[in-house]
Amino acid sequence: MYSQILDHISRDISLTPSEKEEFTGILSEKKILKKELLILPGDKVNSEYYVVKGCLKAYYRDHTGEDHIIQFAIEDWWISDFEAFFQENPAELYVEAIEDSVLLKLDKAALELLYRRIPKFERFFRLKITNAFVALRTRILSSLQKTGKERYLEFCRTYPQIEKRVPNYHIANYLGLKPESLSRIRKELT
Amino acid sequence: MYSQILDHISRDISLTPSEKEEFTGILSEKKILKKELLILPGDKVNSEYYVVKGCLKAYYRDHTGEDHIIQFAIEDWWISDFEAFFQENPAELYVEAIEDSVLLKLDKAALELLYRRIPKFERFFRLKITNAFVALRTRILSSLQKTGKERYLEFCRTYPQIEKRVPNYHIANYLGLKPESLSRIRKELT
DNA sequence: CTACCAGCTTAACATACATCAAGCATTAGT
DNA sequence: ACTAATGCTTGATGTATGTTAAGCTGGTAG
Repeated sequence: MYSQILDHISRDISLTPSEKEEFTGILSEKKILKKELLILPGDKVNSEYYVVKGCLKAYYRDHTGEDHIIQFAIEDWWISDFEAFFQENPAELYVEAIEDSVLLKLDKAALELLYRRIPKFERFFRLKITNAFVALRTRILSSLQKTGKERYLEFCRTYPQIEKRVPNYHIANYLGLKPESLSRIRKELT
Repeated sequence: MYSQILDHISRDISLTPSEKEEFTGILSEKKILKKELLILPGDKVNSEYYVVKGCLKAYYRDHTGEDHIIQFAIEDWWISDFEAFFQENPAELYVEAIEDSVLLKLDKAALELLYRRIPKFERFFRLKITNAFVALRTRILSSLQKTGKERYLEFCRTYPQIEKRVPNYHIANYLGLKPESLSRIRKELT
């Protein structure tokens, strides 16, 4: 049941059996169906979620009512409204299942306690956020410097599993394009 | 000499006198003149820098030879090629002084040791990177969803000190615009 | 004082992408 | 099997921004 997430963590830090037990002790399973919302704006975000199985998106709805996908998450990824989670603000994002999904919920308060007891975990999550930070930096460069076509090709290279799995209009949205534009771009590429 | 950075850190974690001493013991002062480079691509990045006084930019030069500013830094900010610093890759960015500047250099190896001895510092830097992460997320949303005018206004609101201090063509570059376009935008606003 | 140069502006034209509107598959529900 | 919904494509037109080229201003070096 927990072997997947323990493997995932063991890629960055090594844990004794009792530390593993202590960690899995603060997790709880959460199932969510396609189109259901895990988080919506205004929520207090006490948890982040590890994806055991499935696919989700986190998106922001702007004042004109348009949605902007910030992040996808598939197996082995973490998802939440991290801004709200870290800074303890009300959520600004929706997090929604694109497929029926199985998640492990990790509670902030329990995580803070875990940091005190086993500082290695602070390290693990610092590494995770650091990687996320680097990925965001890359994405900013792309969005400022590259054309839609270049961004699409980069996306296909970086996240081939996601490109195969989610509808094109989601990818277009993530890339900051309209579906019609992505369609034309894809046409040029064939 | 170190009171500025100690105040800065004390906003997030509280330190005993001996912890302060231990921290300042691993810092070293670095002065850099306008137009000098602190980091350039290919460098091994062993340090991050706290800005005591001055103004710098971190930028990426793409394959076409165009520069893209990732980050400005003024007093009380941290700057480096964080991707290179965290992941121990060769630098991909230039970091250059826009004004004569005084920095405090913090060495990665010493910082790792400090983390072991005083885990509070791991907390401090996790908080810093988290804030940076949130700022990047906001910037991505802006770059994907907003017009140049909106991004410029947002920049002026968020970083008024920087807007006053650096040439417009730097700001245009940061916003992903050409100086001519920013000029048009500014004209419309008057 | 003069000449230069950095920083900013302006104008004419080009281009990538958005918008609007429609149509066409494929899949899923009844 | 029929219908509706979903996802994708296409065409005509509009708009924001890029490109190119030039000129203006204020400060600074000689």
